[in-house]
Amino acid sequence: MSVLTQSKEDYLEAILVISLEKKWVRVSDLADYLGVKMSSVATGVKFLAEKGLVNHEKYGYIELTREGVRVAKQVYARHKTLYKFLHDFLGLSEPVAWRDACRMEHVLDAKTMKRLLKFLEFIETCPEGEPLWLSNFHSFLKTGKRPEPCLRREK
Amino acid sequence: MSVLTQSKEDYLEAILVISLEKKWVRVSDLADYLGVKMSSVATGVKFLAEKGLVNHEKYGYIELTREGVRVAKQVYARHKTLYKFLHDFLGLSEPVAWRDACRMEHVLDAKTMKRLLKFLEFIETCPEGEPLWLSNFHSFLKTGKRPEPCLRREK
DNA sequence: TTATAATGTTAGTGTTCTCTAACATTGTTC
DNA sequence: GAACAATGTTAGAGAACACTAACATTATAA
Repeated sequence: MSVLTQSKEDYLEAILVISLEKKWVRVSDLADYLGVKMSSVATGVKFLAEKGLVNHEKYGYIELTREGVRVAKQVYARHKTLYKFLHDFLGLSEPVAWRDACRMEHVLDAKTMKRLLKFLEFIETCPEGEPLWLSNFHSFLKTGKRPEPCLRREK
Repeated sequence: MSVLTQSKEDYLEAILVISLEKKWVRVSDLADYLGVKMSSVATGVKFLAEKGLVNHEKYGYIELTREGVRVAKQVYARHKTLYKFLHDFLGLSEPVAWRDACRMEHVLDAKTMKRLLKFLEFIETCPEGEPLWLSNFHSFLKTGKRPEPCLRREK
């Protein structure tokens, strides 16, 4: 199994994301989405095609192979998890959260990703909805003050 | 003000960290610490010397300039914050937390770093010590089960 | 003090990735 | 369908970074 560089993972993810709403993905779409020139995309896509991760006929549309879909979905899942953490939990703005998530998604250890998922799960499985401490944290972000005394473990 | 690449920031931080316990920093120390060859260090240090961030005479010791110290401390501070989040909060092992922190420290937006700091502050300023929800989270990581019902905001 | 080991430097190579510039194909419009 | 615009490709350059190999200096030990 080939280990992809950050750039190549970005290409795959971008193809997946674009294809979620456009059905046809072209070199220009990728260039726009990723903020690079078409020539860069052409080179990158050529590489991915050689690796069997995308299908691409000259001057035609770009399509993920079955294996390409698999990899792209992994990357995208990491991206979404990180985005959720940065945006929903830390309250960062959408563009900052999205960009930082994109940068983190390629470098974090699998263990770290799992822990972040666990944390989000911990928050979301609160039986009574949003936990009090989380409300307090978001309030703390806004006002700089703790709204109420926090509880601690009984000893 | 010159914007440094990730690699260059790593060199600066490493010089700072090593000098915290060795007083004299040499090319071989940096190579060991960073896991690269001495020739790579030589090239990097030369660059940093040209930028006025380190002093380095041929075959001699390496020293941060005043400006170099300033930058290195910034990087190191980010690293420690991220480490604290990954290790102390998420409970990741020391090596994984340290490495991921190193990778994150170069790519995160300043806003994201600030938020993470705020979050750690939120935890640490709990007047009664470790908050209950945090104990619960760490217990959740170990057992996979929520120890107690979580509280939510009164409506 | 001289041989050897350890350390450091320089030159040149390869990889990854982007870019510009020139050229090729496809689509659109009159 | 010819002219032009839009899109896509290829070639070549440059930045950043690490590496190997060869050479230079410094330290250590016989």
